[in-house]
Amino acid sequence: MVENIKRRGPGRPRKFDADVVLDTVINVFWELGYDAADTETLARRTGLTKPSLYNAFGSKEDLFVAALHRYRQTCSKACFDALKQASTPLEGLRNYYLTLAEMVAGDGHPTGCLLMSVALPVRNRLHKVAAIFEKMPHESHMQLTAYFEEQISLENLPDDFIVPAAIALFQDLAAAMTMQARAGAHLDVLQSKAQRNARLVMFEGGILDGS
Amino acid sequence: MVENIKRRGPGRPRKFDADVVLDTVINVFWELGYDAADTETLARRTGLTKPSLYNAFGSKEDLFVAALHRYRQTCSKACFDALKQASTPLEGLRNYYLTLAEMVAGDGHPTGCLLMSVALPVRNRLHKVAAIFEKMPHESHMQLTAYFEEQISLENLPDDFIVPAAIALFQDLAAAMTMQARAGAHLDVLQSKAQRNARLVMFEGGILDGS
DNA sequence: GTCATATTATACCGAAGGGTAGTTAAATAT
DNA sequence: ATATTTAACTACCCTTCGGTATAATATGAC
Repeated sequence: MVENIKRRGPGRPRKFDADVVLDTVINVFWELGYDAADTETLARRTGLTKPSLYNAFGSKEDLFVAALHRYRQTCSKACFDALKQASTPLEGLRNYYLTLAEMVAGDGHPTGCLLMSVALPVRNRLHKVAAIFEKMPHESHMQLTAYFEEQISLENLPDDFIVPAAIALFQDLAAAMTMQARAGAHLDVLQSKAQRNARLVMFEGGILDGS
Repeated sequence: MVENIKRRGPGRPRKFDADVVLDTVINVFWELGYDAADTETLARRTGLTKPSLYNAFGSKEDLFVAALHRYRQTCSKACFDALKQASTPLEGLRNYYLTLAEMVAGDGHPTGCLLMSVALPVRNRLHKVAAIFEKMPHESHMQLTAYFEEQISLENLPDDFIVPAAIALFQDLAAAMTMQARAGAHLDVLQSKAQRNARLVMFEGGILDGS
């Protein structure tokens, strides 16, 4: 875990902000993949030297794990926030998928999802990455269950809404979007899928019309 | 392209069958990923020496591309055959997804899909791999269009069946299954998704009941 | 100022990995 | 038989890459 607390003890102070560095590191891994993102490129793109990177983060694997954590705190969270900010489930789902579409196929950053397209392929080799994938599905499932159950209690969804089925399809369709973006799908294609996906998740939960 | 024709000209004959070697190569790449599958491991697992591999296939990238082509000719084709052998679209879709489930989460081979989980992550770096991904979606789309239109002409589907929408969802759900398998989903989970996915594709095509 | 501590910069190491030279072996062609 | 062609094996080369030793520099504590 990276120390984000700004210490003010003795010693020469850092010339960089760890989170700013991690944002650049995210982009390098995201663009090149884990193996092709060599430490020299990481150092050059962050503006740091290799020893500075290693002093701050430990190893390439640790640096990658730190980047993954920050990616979840920023990118993944942004999608989930888009879901919760809407006033209805259908609108929320559409907002989620639209935000996801921008995240995986928008301008200003590499395509696809860092977790699905970069971290998952090295999960078998890097134990610390595997550990992230242990906890992640459960956490995601809990959050979504809480969301749907809240919507039921708000009477935005019927009592008999099939939450597990909706969540399963929700995640499947999100995964498909990230992979298609990595395979080269354009933003507008994914944006239209956002509409379709939201409707399908509602259907799978038991809402037969398009409400 | 690998020469499969069994020449009978001068020179010492091969002690191996290129397709048998490729099946092993597929498994090594499938299990370890492109980068972690080093040439020494590939040589050891195939029972060949490195110079033999290089003489037969050219380079690591060429070997990978040859393995991808064979993977499509065998594994991908098996799924598509399962679709076409059924007597109704719903059953065909279910058979496809069940075969896919076995392919990505069954025993006897690594998990996930070689194309989605191994080839796609290196597409940005390996131009010959990128070329495969150029043609693949179009070919797949053509095959599926032909299938659905034949089912319409056989009156197993109504005239107003929305073929493009069904195909899009069909592919999305297949992609999701491959990724979940790579992420560790068990076979039985994917098998139950096969049923659900078949039903959803029919729905998306315009079939409102479960026929 | 001086010491202790932490960061930065240069230059480098050792291992691993893709690929190959050079030689030996096994077939066909004549 | 001999030459020719192609494959196989040993041993090796060279680059790349993750990681680091060493020295210099910048701060806080006293």
